[in-house]
Amino acid sequence: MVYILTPQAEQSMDQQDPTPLYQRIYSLVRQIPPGYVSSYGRIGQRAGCTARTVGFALAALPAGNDVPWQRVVNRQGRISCRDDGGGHVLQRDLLELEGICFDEKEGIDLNVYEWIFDDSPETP
DNA sequence: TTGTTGACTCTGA
DNA sequence: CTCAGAGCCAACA
Repeated sequence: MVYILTPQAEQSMDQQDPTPLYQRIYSLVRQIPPGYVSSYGRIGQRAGCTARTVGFALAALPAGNDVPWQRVVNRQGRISCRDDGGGHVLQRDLLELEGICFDEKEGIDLNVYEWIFDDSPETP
């Protein structure tokens, strides 16, 4: 089932980085303002991991977290279903409340709503 | 240590 | 546009 990863568990890990990977992912997701969305791959590129890792990190989010996980969608601008059952429906509802319009196919126009982080990795 | 799974992404048909 | 397969990284048994 859902593995709750508490900050304490992350501290127990033996990582050299001051900020755990999950912490960085959560921080990036928090940077997404209301009315905007981001994709797993975009966040993964920022956190230094792949999209699958981002999804795994969000899946480990505990209840009552400060991370707007609903603003994270796949590359196609669509919501992925999880074991939650009606989670994707709730996610769509929350996004609509933030002012995001869905297409008839329940798709989001990333060209309009995708949030772009400040610094870019390709800025030598 | 290996093998399996996952809220993904890309390419081809 | 939709479907299927392969690749990818991280965590768990």
